[in-house]
Amino acid sequence: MNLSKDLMAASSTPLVLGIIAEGETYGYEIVKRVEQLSGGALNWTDGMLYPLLHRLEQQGVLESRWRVASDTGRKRKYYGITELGRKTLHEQQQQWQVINDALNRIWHEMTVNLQRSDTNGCQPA
Amino acid sequence: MNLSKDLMAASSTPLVLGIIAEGETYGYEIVKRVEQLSGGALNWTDGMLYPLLHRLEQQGVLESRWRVASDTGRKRKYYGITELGRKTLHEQQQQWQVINDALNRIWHEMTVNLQRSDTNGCQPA
DNA sequence: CTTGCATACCTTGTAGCTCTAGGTATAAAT
DNA sequence: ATTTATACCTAGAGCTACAAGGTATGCAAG
Repeated sequence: MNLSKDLMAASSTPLVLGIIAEGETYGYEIVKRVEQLSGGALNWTDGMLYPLLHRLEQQGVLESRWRVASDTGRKRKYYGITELGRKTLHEQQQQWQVINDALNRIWHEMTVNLQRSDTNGCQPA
Repeated sequence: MNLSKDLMAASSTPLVLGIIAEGETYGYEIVKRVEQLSGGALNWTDGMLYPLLHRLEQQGVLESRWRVASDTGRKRKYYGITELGRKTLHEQQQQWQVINDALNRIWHEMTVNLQRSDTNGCQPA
């Protein structure tokens, strides 16, 4: 699925923070984790992830360190979440909830109105 | 509540489309409707709404016409949703669903992990 | 009649974002 | 020696939010 740019922007930060909050991980794996979490619907490129990781580190919600992977022997840049990061994530969860509630409310009303006009073509006087 | 800019951008289009899909309305009222729908949490400025309405009209998902209000006698620019608009709204609903599912999944796992480490400080070997 | 207020619309400019399209480098497998 | 998967990075075009400004009208109070 090709997300709108706006939705991409809004969801990328909470998704990344949530994934890293589960435990230290690195860029390449995050891309695949997102694909898995979305059931294949979300296909991130690394070109959009790395600038995001750098920005989040700059903001102090993530911190990184280079480490040699024990399994492959390759160098990777592992990211962990900071205290500020957890606080930020919590705030974003709440914001998401507010929007989601509002959207569900309006979409529910749309459906109700549709059903009314389906089953009752004319309004009572 | 002060939404992040990104979430603002992502939610404004589906909210506006949803509101207008219920029936023709105009800018000033949309701002108040959003406040009502969000239980006061969302406070849009008209300065961000009007450019959005113009953009959506340009894209062909909305159409507008000036009309004199029967109640106040003032001129207002009423917006209605087009067929393309309904299609777009439907797509955005689906996209929103995908993101929401992924976020809930990761957030649920975070909670589960938290509870595990609360009630069971050491992992089984 | 004029002052103030709510209604109702619009634009400019800055700052910040995504995402495409490139790039480098290494380990393992063929 | 070549390919594939892994793993990281950046430049720049194009787009957007939003604050801060502006115009205009109907109505009520004094």
